[in-house]
Amino acid sequence: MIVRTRIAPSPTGKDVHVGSISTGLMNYAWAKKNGGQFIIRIEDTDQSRIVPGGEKKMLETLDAIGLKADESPKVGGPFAPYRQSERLDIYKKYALELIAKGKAYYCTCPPERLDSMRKQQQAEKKMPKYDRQCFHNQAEIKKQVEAGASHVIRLLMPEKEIVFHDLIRGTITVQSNTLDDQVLLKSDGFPTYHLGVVVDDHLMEISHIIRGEEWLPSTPKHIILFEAFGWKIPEFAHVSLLRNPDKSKLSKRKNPVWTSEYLEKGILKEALLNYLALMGWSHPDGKEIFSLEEYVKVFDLKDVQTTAPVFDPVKLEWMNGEYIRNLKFEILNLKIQEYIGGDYDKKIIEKTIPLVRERLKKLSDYLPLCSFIFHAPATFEVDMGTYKDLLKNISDTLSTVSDWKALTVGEAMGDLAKKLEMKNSEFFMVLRVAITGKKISPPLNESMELLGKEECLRRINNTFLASVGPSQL
RNA sequence: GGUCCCAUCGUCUAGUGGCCUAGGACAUCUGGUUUUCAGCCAGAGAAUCUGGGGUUCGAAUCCCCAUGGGAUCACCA
Repeated sequence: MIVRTRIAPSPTGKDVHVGSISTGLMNYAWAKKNGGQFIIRIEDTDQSRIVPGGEKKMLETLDAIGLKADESPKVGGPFAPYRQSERLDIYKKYALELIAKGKAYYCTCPPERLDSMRKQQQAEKKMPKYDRQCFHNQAEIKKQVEAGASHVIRLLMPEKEIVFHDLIRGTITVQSNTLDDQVLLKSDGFPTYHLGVVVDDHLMEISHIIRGEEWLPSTPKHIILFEAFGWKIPEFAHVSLLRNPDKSKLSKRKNPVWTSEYLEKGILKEALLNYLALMGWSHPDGKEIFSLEEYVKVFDLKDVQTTAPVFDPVKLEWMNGEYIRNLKFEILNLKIQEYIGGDYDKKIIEKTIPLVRERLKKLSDYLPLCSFIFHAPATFEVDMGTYKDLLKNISDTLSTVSDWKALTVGEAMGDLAKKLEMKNSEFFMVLRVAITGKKISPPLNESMELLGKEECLRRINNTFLASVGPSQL
């Protein structure tokens, strides 16, 4: 069997949800591990909810993160089109086929009737379910439809027990009488999700449907549909949903959910993927850091956990820090240049890398840490006014340093501190703030070497005048 | 409410009947390195394996019930 998997995002958000990346990753890995194909299909059948630009952004993000599709709206493929809105004829044809087979029927009930019926059923604490009024009048309804009445096509849910095997959750049994006569084709001619997935997954020869847990309750409907068409039923694997700390499903109110938000913060795609891989699955050797290639090799659906994991941004950042520290010098240099944009001297950026690479958890940490290199500080976290004499002393000593290197500067300053009988911690704190404006900074001596003698002296001398800022210490 | 799914340190997890007086990682705390922060190194605390019944010589692991959490019940996906 050729393994073909897919993700089927719908462009109802402005970008790909990290949860989709999580299941996408498993789909990708499963296909690649088995030498199969990974497909992206856009499910844009709800016209009212489409977010302009959403699809484009999604496809871009998927590309950026490295989940390369073998077939998609972008790259095409043997089963094109891969966008459901371009496949309307297909769904209609199959919906009609079901009618012909007596497994579906026309329904002309107006939304108002369905609404009030549902409300009443809910009030009676019964399961909301269509009452089949149109089914019982099918001959009459058919005439209305032929005369052009607005209508939908509903599945005639057979009475039976549905048993299926989920690759992650095992055997699941559902009684079909708890299921509604699902609408398959909407009055606007678009299919509902249920018709769309089943038809496309069959036509596109998807072998494994790996998707979020939220689809578990509707899987029996899909199975009924596959059976109604007489099609082979694919394998199912339902993955647990990512959660907020309060265990509700990951939502933008409580967490960034759009994938590009993480990328824009300077989370490396490798780190994001690695972290997501660890949600509901663990490496057989207990490894925490591993590449996509390795993941593909060792991933197995049967090892996926059923418990829903809480998404922990703190651990993600730790992992991102690990990735940053393990990056080759030139690569990190490039990534930082790319991240902060063209307004900064590349030569200088390059020199700052060794000073900051261990201090970065994400690329966005760079500028807050290093901006003092590019611009003299305007504010000081310690009141420089109280250290006038000391600063003068420092300035005088520094101007005698001829070979301006981190080592020599450090020695000169260490000697001065000793001579003044000051504790290193206090002495260097004053100097640090004078140079960087902050009490926390990259290594001082190295920073001073980078800045150069002239600039350092200028900054120290200037603090005599502009000694402002939140005074603490 | 009906249906379905789930349940090990704060969090991610290992664990598939004896190796578990439950292991690792993040986070937390302590100490070391030190001119700040970070990093690195060493160490600590942290789970009566949700509860109760079974099965078994033996259960975190199997079964049942309870409880808790979640998902889902649209002409949304």
